[in-house]
This record gives sequence, C-alpha cells and structure tokens, in this order.
Amino acid sequence: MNERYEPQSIEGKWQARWDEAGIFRAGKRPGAPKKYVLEMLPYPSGKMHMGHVRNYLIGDVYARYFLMRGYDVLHPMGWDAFGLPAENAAIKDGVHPALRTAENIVSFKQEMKSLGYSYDWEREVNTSKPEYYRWNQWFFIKMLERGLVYRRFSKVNWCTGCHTVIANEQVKDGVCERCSSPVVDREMPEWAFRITRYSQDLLDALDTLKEWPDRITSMQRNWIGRSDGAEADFRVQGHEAALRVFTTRIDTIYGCTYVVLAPDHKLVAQVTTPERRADVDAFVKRMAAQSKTERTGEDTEKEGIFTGAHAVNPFTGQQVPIWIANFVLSDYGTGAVMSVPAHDERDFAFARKYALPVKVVIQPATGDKLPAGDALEAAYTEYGVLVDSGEYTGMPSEAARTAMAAKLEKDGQGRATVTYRQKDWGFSRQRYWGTPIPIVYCEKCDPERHGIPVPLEQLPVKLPDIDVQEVLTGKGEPPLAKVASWVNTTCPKCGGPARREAETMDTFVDSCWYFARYLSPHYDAAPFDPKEAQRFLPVDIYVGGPEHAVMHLLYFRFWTRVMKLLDLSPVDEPVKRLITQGIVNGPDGRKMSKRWGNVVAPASIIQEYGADTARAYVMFAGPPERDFDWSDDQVEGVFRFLKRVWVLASTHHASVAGATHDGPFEGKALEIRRAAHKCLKRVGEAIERLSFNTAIAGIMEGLNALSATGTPETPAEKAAMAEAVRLLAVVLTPFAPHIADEIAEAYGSKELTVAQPWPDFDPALVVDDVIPYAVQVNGKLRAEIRVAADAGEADVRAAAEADERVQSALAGKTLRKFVFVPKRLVNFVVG
RNA sequence: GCCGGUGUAGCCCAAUGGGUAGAGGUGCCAGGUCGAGAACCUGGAGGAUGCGGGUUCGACUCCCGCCACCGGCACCA
Repeated sequence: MNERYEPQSIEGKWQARWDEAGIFRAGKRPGAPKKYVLEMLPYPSGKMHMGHVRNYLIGDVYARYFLMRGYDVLHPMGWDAFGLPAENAAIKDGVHPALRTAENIVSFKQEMKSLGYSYDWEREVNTSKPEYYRWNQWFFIKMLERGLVYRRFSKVNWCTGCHTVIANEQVKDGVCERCSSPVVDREMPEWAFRITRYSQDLLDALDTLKEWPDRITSMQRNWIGRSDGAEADFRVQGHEAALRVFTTRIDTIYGCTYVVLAPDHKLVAQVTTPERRADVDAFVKRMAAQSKTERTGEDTEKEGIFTGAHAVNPFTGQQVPIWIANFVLSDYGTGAVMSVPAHDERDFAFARKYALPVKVVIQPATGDKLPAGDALEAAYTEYGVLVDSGEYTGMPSEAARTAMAAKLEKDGQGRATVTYRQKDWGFSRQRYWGTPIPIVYCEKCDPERHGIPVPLEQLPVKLPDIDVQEVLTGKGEPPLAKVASWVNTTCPKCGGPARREAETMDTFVDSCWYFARYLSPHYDAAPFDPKEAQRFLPVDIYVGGPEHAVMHLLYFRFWTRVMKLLDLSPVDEPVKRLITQGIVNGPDGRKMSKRWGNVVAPASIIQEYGADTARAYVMFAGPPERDFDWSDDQVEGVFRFLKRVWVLASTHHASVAGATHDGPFEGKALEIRRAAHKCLKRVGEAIERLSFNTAIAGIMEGLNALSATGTPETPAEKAAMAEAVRLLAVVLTPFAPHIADEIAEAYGSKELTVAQPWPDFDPALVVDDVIPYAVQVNGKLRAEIRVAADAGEADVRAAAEADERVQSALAGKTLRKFVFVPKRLVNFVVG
C-alpha cells in the first residue's frame, strides 16, 4: 500500500467499479427482506449544495448498511424536472427549459456520482418526460371520474412575481413562498383536487405514523386544523332566509348580542336595509379592494358596520343586530359568526369599540364570579358553568355543548359539526413548464365550459415544442394559449373544433407518486406495476427537508390514498419512517448564502479532502435532524482520522495482511480482537438507530484502541491485526466507502465491501473479564473497585466492604439499605 | 397566545429501561519528535447538565413550574 492517503487517486476508480458491478441495483435478492430507502428527489439546479449532500448521505449510509445486512435494498434517484426556475431563466435568456434542465441534470448527476452515492441509476425518473407526466394526466382523469378533481370558479392566490396561481400551502405571510412577491386575490376558474374529502383520514392516520418526527405530524395537524363545534340558524327578521353561523362555543349562545357576516357573504346584499345600503355598499367595496392579507393581517384594525337588519337567536328568540366586519372570513366555517363578547376576546374588543352590549353567561366553576357585562374588564374564555341560559343554566360548558347541539338538530335549526382549516388543493398553473391538463373545451358539446377529458388512449397530451422568445414572455395569459397549433384541436366527442386547456399542473403533482414510479420506471400499462408495489411499498425510510411538512408530505399522503382507491397500491401510508434533516449553516452560524459569502461548495471539499472526508464529516457533525454550523477545523479532524486509518492499514500491511493463526488469542492479540469486535458492535447498533455521528465516534474509538496496541509481533497478533483492519474497512463502508474498498482490497478481499456481509460481532469478545464498580455511600462516590465480571451481589459487596475508604465512610453508621446494580455500582444507605 | 423541538466542558456533540456526567472531534496547555516552524505522537486541565421545586438510596434522564433560542399555526369563530 501507498504510504500516503491520497483520496483523489482512489475515489474515481471505486466509483467506476461500483458502476460496472451494478452493485446497487435493486431486485437482485428476491428471497431477502426488502428495504426501500428514499430521499426527496431534487429539482435539478446546476450545482449541489451541502443540504443536498447531507440529505442524500443519510439515505446512503442507511442503504449501504442494509445492503451489507443482506436486504434487497431499493435506493433510487430522479429529477423533479418541471418547475419555475427553468422557465423564469428562459424568459430572461431564451434557453428552452428542456435544454437547460437536461444540462443541469448532467452536472448534478456528475456531482452526485463524485460523492459515491449508492443509487440504482437504472430506475432514474425524470418528471418532465412524457413517459412520466402522461401518468399525471391519467391520474387526473381517473380522479375526475371519481369526483376527486373538479373545476371551480373561485378566489385564488395570484403570485405577482411568478405570474401564476399558487396553492394556499405556498403562501407564507401574504407573500409567495418561492419568490417573496406579494400574493393577491383573483377571481378565476381553476382545477382543484378534493383533498378535503380525506382531511379526517389524513388527520387520524397521523397517529399511526409513529416513526415520523413530532414536529412534522404536529405541523400537519395544525394545517388540517380540525375544529369541533356547531352550526346554528338565526332567522333573519323580515326575511325568509336564515343565517347559519359556525361556533365552537355553542354553550355561550345565550350571551350572543350580535352576529357578524363576512363582507362577501351572500346574504349581505339581501338583508341590508335601504337606509343602511349606501354605507354598507361602500364598506363592502372597500373590503373587496383589499387583499385577504391586507384585510385580515395581524395589525389590521378590526372594523365593521351595521346592516340595519336583525337576526333571531334560535334559543332565546331575542333579536340581535347583524353586522359585517373585516375579520370574518367567507371561506371558513359558514362565513358568519355569532358574537359573544363576554366570552371571546375578539368579540369583546369589537363590542367595546362599537358600544354593543356584553352579557355574561358563563361563570368560572371555582373562584371569583364575573361581574355583570358592563363592568367586565376582559372576556372570560374558559369553560365554566352556564348562567342566565334558560333550561341550560347550571350545566357545565362541556355538557351544554352536546345538549345544545342536540337540541338544534332536533329542531332542524342546526347540528354539531366539524370544520377544517385545510382547503381543497387548487393546482392550475398559468405556466408552460409543467404537465398539460388533459382537457378540451368544445362550444358545441360543452357550452358551460366544464371541460371534456381527453380519452385515456390519447394520452399523453404532450407539451408542444415552442419558440421560447415568442411564447415565454412572462406576462399575460398562459403561455400555451399562444401556441395556436397546439391549443386548437378537435373535440373528442363531436370531432368539431375545440380548444385545449392551456394551464398546466402544479409541480407538486409530480412528486406525489414518483416513489411508486421507481418500482417499475418503464412500465407502460399503468403508472407503476402493482406487483412491485406489493413487494417494495411502503418506503421504509424517507429523508428530506422539513420545509415540505405541509405541502409535499401532505399531498403525497393524499395521493397514496388515491392509489389505493384505484387498486394500484396496497398501502395506506407512503412512508414508515421519516427523517427531516437539519440545515447545514455556514461557519459563521448563518444560513449559507452568496449574500454572506459563507457558502461551502461540496465540490471544493471533495477536491481538497476527497469524498470520503466530506461524507464522514457531514455525518459526524451531529444527529441527522439537528442543524449544525460548518466547521473547517472539524473537517480537518475527520480528514486526520481517515489519514490515521490509512496509516494503520499501510504500516502493518506488509507484515500482517496475509497472516493467519489457528491457536488461541491471548494478551495483546486478544486485546486487538476485543477492540475490533467492540467497535463492530458499537457501529452497527449506532447505525440501526440512525445515530451516525456516534457510529463514526465508535470507529474513531476503535482506531485509537488499535493504534495503541503498537506493532504486532507474534503470529497471533498479526492475524488479529489483519482481522481488525478488515473489520475497520467493514464499519467504514457506509461512511467512507472508497477508502474502505481500497483497504479491504489490499487486505485480500476479493469482493467489494458493500457486497460483503456485515459480520456479527463475537459476543465473547465484547465483554470484559473485570468490571469497575462504583461504590457509593448515601449516593456519594467513595471508591471504585474492580471485580470479576461474573461476581454476584455478595462478592461485590464483600469487595466493596473490604475497601478502606468505604470502611471509613461506613464507620459507626447503621446500614439501612444496600443497593446493587449489576455491572455498575453498589450503594450503602446508612443512617 | 397555541403546538412541537432544543438547551451538557471555550466550541461541536455522547451518555440505549433512573445507576460513577464523557465516547468521539475541535480548541487550549505541557511534553516528545523535528532544522525554533508546519505536520505527527503522548499526556493534561477544563462542569452547579438553562433556572426553581418534587419523587428516589441515587435524576442529564421521571413529574410540576419557569427562562432562552429555533420552527410551525394564529383575528379560524
């Protein structure tokens, strides 16, 4: 072996050998248990960043380990190739998105290969290819048939920067999550997935996802936003119409002193009295001019206006005024609320502002009573006992909620009900670089423009090739509408002239089911082969960024349900175990960014230290889920570690590599074997619980112990050292596979390390003959004694009592209790 | 405000069913090697485990109440 560790001269060689051997191809061990290891597929930008490196490494280490453990490992990779960046770049410089995407994939993939990832590249998927997106269209039509897709005319989130509609999930604080441009409301038709049909199921099943991080399930719970309450009808005085409110506190209805409608509620125009009409119209108009964020933003003042109309409380028969106000949302609940200022903070503030009455109907179950409404200083929003509430007076809130909802239902004036914050997923996008929605509009067959689905056998509806300069202008109507030769077609029903839907699908559709496409990437009878789904689903471990908690990770749970509904897949949930990796910050603790000049490029680390150091460092820096700051010193430390591994292997190479020994191992030879097997045990166990940083610490510990044993002299020592070096190569394989293969080969291995079984450690070698015991007196450490490992309680106690430090601590005291913890400590409790 | 996470040596991080606070790395100090340097080797120091209570023979670990930081949700009726 070369004396010097030169990663650059060995890494490329091994990457090529892995490729040639096809060692990472899945499906070659049909009898073995399977592991599906998956990382979120990337949008192919030109260059990888450290976040990518870490993301893929977590999966890679796991995949390599289980490959060595004998599993049939499926570890694929692909490209989330549709999307805005390529299209926006095209608007700027005229390069066709398809061309740019293809180039980016080449360089991105090259970078991935230079890190030695264990992908089965034969299953590579590219979502922008017709072979892939035709199945998006297929799903669309199947879902349309089942009412899971529909067209609606509604208020949508329009991103002023991306010039397209975006989903609720993509709006953050009123701006576009992607480009930070303001998001405004627009009334327009759009296509939507009826994800809310599954809201309850998506919520309930979170409890079965025991191996998902709490933060992610909790975010999904928040996002779905289930709220239990009741609907109640308030008759409008002088009208036929009833006004339906939603409340979670029906127990406070006797304290309702007014009701409030959203400004765009259907009844506003109808109920407003002639004398209030002008004012109300002006208010409504002003509200309509504002965006939802402006109108309901955090520091927007609550304001409202009286309509002149009155509603009748279904419980009391009392008339209360009907107001409209900016803070009531038409798309949540029923778009109307009953206001109980005594028991709701917002209603309280509003009532004070407009001098509306406050009536106390709940008293705390214990403690001081609330004063009368006029004297109340703040709303009391806790549960309590009902007062001034007719026949419900004296009931606790919880019981009253049930009783009152039942009464409403009996009288046909309402019922207990549940609302969700989650909305249906609007997925129409006014962009070019996405999946065409397979719909045509025919004036003759479909005058109301519901849309006629393209017959399945005509799929895919391919994206037309375009003149980039002409079509991708970044303004106006959807780009595809400008492509006359494409948009003008014939009606599948009557054969007459028709127009294609010019909008494309949200790219989150692509990532909803790609994990299933990997199972049979060239299958052409369905999106994927259901037989393969039986074999490989669900994904055993899925690694990606937590930023996808309520978008991708919710959408693809939804889609998994659809795939089951369509008899394609047997699973209820796509992923058993989810890992959301932490952020790799710059050395200064700030997010890596050109702006701060603190970006560490993977390529430059590979160039300087090699891929193995880059890999081992990123895994060593901390637990996968935690953020960490890049540290050049720590990188150096890991590099130093690999150099020491190399030095150990190369200095002993000539004398020990071929050594064998049949006899017993004693003394130093035994010590060497013990160090190696303890290391093997520790590393394996750490990997199983995804504690990669401690796994590497375990290898370092093993190396330190082996280095400390000095030069092997006897045949036994030499053979022990040869075994130890081979085991070192084994445990290094998941983290630093190149150096591992190089060393293994030098030590006589005929096979690639990753193709070798991960050996079981020898249990006899991982236990010590003599064990240190801590001796405590009243919980305080008084002595440490060394006792044979098989010593029982009496032996250990005798040994402890024989120690003079213990004797002096016990002198003159009465023993009250003796605690014995095997292999750990003893404690004399004295009084 | 509500939900979740994190808090251990100067720094990054371990401690697997309560059982001697330390595995590993980095930085610092000392010694060795070397051409006083760099690299390398050996050794060492360094701590009320965020704060306050409780349970226990014994608490980083379990319970209660706080604090700080990070993330999510939030006029959602």
